Amino acid sequence: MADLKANDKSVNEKVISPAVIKRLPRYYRYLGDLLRNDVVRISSRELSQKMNVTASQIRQDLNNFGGFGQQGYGYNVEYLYNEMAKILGLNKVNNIIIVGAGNLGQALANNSDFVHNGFNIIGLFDVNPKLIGMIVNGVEVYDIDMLGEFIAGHDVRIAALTLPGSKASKVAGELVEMGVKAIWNFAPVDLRLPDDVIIENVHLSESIMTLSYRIHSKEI
Amino acid sequence: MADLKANDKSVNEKVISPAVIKRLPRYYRYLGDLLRNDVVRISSRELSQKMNVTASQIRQDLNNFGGFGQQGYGYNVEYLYNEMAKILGLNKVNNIIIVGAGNLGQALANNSDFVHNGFNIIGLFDVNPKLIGMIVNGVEVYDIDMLGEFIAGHDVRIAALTLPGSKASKVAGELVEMGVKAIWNFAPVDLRLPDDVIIENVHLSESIMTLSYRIHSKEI
DNA sequence: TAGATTGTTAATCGATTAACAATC
DNA sequence: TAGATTGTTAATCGATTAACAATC
Repeated sequence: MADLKANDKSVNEKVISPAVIKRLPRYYRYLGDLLRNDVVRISSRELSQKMNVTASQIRQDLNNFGGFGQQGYGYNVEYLYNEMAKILGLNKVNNIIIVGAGNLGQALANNSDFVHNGFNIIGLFDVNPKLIGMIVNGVEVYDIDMLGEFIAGHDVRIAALTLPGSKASKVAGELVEMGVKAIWNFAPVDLRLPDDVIIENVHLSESIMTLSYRIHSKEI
Repeated sequence: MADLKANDKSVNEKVISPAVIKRLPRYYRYLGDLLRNDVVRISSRELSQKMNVTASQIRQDLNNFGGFGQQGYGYNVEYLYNEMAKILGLNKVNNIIIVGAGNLGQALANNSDFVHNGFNIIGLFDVNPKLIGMIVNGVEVYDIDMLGEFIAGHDVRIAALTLPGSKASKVAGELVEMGVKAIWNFAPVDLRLPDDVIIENVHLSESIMTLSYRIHSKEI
């Protein structure tokens, strides 16, 4: 009982709550907007008014990662923006492959926001012979049979899954076998993968149903 | 002080927490899967194991809307599925227009999941003359100048916004002027609209950044 | 009836907000 | 220095889980 209990994480690595993590990209977006508008410094109170959150929450959130501000001054926008980029891993190589080159996969490949934030889409994959060989926004569509070879030859840790739900689970398992560390899942299924695999879901059907609920519950 | 404090909502209309609302579509999806697999009844405990949540949470969530189960039996899958559809408003007409007929707009128009859940996409709109007149999955692309006329002539309460962030705020305001009640926003901006307008955001850049954070924070 | 499982209250846990001493 | 604003602790609020009486 004299021992401290064993930790998965190293001693100084604080666990950040999911609620905080989800807010980080929004801070980053607002800081980028401020920077482009040549705003040099901002207080938590000013930022809270722009973002429609409390100043307390902003200070609490940021202080999970360090003291980026200065009493009596506030936060330097450019400095905080760059620190946020580091926290979010945007200063690292972030190559992405897209598995499923249908409409949604192509839409992602064409989305300029990702590239602007340092994400590189380096390959699309599909089973459909009509799509294979196509170039989408400068990126080639490969035969899905080439996945293993491609991943072995490139630094790919993130795969976007934009294929039918019926195929998603099987392909996700294969991707993980091949070395993929994170799945950005657009298929309407819950993937069951090893605990160390990161899964980020974008469930469009669930999103529109939430909207539908809110419309119809108002009218009762 | 003898008076009850005034309520916005009518007396028997319970306010449901956002956390609960966000979980409803997932229950609906699991119930649909069970139904297609001919499962007749299910207990909160069994369902909790499938969904990887607590049985307590399921019972609490459902009891916000009524007592759908029976002691000693559990829940009838078909009945609960149909009740969930009503709660989510899927038994009502849900026409959607898509403003922005680029890759993402077309991907939404081609997504069969929405149609399966009773959402009807009845028009796409764009400024690009090359897209106007095109038919996407049986739906025509109209000139964005036709928006007002189209909305006046159809029962459209939901508009998906799939256009560049620079145009989203202006168009959203116009849509609301024209009578749209809910915006499904895919543009990377926070829309400022009257309080009674429902906004559901799908921020893809924020989603991929959250994933990036989780990959890189593991490695430190 | 006995067993199973709900509906619901109470307890716990986590996240947000408020407050203020520290400090630039 | 005086004023402003952070970083951080304490208080509050809300959401989740546990427990169990009600009941099929």
